[in-house]
Amino acid sequence: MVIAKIILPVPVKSNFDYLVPPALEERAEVGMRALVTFGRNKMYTGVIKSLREESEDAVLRKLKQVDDFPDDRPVLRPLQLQLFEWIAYYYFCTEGEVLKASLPAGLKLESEVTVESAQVPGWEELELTPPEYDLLSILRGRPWMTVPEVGQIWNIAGPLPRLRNMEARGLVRIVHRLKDGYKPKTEKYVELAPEWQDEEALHGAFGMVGNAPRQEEVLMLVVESWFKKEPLAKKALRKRIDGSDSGIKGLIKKGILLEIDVPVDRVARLQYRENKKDIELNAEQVTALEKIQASFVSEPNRPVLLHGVTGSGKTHLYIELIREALDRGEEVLYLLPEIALTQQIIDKIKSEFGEKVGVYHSRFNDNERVEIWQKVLVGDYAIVIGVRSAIFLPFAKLGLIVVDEEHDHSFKQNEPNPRYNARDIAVYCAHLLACRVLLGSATPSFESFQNASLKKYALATIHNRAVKSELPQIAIVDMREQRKKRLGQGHFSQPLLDAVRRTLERREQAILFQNRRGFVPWLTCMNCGHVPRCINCDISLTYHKAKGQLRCHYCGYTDHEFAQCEKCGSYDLKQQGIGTERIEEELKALFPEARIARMDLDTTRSRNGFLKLIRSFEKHEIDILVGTQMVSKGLDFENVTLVGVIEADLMLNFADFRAYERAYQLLTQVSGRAGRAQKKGQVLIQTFMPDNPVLKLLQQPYTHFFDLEMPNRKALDYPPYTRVIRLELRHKNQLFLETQAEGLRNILLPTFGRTLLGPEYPMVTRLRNEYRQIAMLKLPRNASVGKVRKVLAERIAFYYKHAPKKTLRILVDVDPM
DNA sequence: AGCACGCCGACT
DNA sequence: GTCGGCGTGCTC
Repeated sequence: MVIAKIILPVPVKSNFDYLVPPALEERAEVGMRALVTFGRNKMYTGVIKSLREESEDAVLRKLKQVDDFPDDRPVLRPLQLQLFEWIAYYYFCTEGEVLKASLPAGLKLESEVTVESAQVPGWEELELTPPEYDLLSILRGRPWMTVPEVGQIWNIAGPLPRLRNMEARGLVRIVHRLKDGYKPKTEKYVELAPEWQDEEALHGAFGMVGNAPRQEEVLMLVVESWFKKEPLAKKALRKRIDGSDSGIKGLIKKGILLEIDVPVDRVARLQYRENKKDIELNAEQVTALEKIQASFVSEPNRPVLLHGVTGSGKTHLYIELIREALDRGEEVLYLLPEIALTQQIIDKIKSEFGEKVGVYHSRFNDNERVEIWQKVLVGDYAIVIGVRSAIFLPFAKLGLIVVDEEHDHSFKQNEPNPRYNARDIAVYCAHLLACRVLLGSATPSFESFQNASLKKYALATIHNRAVKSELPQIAIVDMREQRKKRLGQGHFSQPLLDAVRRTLERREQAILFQNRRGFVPWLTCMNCGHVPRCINCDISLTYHKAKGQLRCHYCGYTDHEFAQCEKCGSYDLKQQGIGTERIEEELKALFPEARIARMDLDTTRSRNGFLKLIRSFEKHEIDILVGTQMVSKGLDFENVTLVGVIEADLMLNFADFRAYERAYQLLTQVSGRAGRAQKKGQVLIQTFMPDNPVLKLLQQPYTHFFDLEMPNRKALDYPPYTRVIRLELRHKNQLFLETQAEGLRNILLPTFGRTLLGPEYPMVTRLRNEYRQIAMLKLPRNASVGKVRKVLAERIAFYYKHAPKKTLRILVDVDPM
């Protein structure tokens, strides 16, 4: 008998064996999806990890059977399964969790438990509890409902036992139904029925039309397209007659026409734009390109870091390298931080490579993602531009991975497992898939730059901007002085006000950056000092004026705004801090004639919200764009000559060892938006701490900042000198959490000693009604991952074995960001 | 994850 | 007394 080892998309530690029924044996293949029941009756889509023969009866008896293979080919390639294994191992999670993160939902069919009425005649007369009566009444009006839905009507958490009771009495049936998965979108076409497809027969057809001029008209058009062998969409046909269906319907009724459903590509085919001009690389770019090429030739598996200042034309080099890969017949993956934010780069690559380009992105609906997955599988795309999850796509002959803005935090997945970093997986792919990996950034992560310094990566550098524009002039505005001299208005210093005014006068555009959304981050009652807080989290509620709401930015809890203090009833509520909404409002009052728009999470929720803003900014329908870090990435507009940073201190005061690195990256990034063409750019940074080293070094080469900050990392044993594993402990009972955290510390201490930090409370001690503490292991860079992993897993298991309860949640995050 | 089984408190 | 809550362990 053939046994399949199957990875299931659930967080269980091991994989499970299933029997492949003889009828399906022929089709079984590694990497194929398999529909199986797991647990009581629930169906899942797993993936075959391996196949083997087994004849031992004792083993076979224990196994369930595979229900079906829904596809006729694998959805994952063998090397990907190997990659999964490594990811699960490195990031401390299960292969099932990796599978879950990688497959688009449409490929993960699951069953759900539903109930339907058993249609017992005269059930109304039987002895029923009121809830049972209610349920059966509702089921008169609809064929079935899901168990959670029943739970809602009955207002209880687990209705299944009661439903089983009802089933036993013959009142209902419990049925497992597969949820709807991916459905290809179809369009209706009409064609001549086969028996009419010859000239003789057609005469007869026209005869049958009789005196129905509509039908005759339709038939003429259909015949015309049959002659030309062109498919005819029903929609197009309708348009060419009078827009009505009647003629078409009549012919279908008579059996002369057939209506058929034809799948259409949901992923719109990209038009090949003929505006590509041959890019002239300048001398510095050529040198960098040649260095990359040489490294790829001599050591193909060694990643290359391309460090080029903002506006240095890194994209042009990527395009060259992509072209070379395509010429070799290889596929290319281009990873971007957050696709919506870099539409311009997508446009550039699409205009270069046309319809060979696919875009894989979290804002796409799932059907579209399934379609891209399937196209990659059959090799329809030569290039895919995508966000972090695109690293899982099933490429056959991946030759090059470009990780653009490699320092960006959105490559790291933080919340559900696997907590992976797509950039680091890409680097691993260099070895596993023997593909070339290029990391690019204007402000490389310390990890990558260190790797380049240690020659683990090759390094190519571009020091100057590509176009003749200089890097923008950066000026630091001392807000202490502004306050003292009573200069400026609201949160705007005098220099920033003047600069905005001049920009408007010159009909140029400005970007103002404030890394906080909402109106104000908190309110304080000036009578009793009360601050409205989230009921689920230990954090103040942000006031959103436009929506009239107080909102928690951690859990999404909202409350209506109020004029009076909830505690003491005072009307004297002070608005504290600055959010983008407030900047927008002040700006509108100061420059009533200017066209001002805001770009943050709140204004770009909708699928196209972001794009619309960008397009209208591009067309200069907006003079000033106020935004969060969304405005810092990828925007490339010639007419932007002013960038203002409202409150730089926010980033500098962040309690994190990476705060300076992040602030430097963000400020460099946002400054880079100014003066990208011939016009000279200006950057104004408002701060109360003008002597901060980060601000002082912004104008200087990146290496100066790197050299200044690295000793601090070394002194405190932080990355890149160490590798961090973060343990987050969560429990809803604070006291229990504290005692268990102490207990866990004592268990870890003998093994990890001084490398262990904490556990201790982070800034936000309670999140979604759970208290949490964080511990960190700062391991030597050269420590064996395998060994650490093994020991840590063993220590955690030891903790659970002796813990009074097993309810403490321990979340492991490797290389947190 | 999702489910069943078993042990406890607070109610018709 | 039972209902349903939570904690624990198992799923090929």
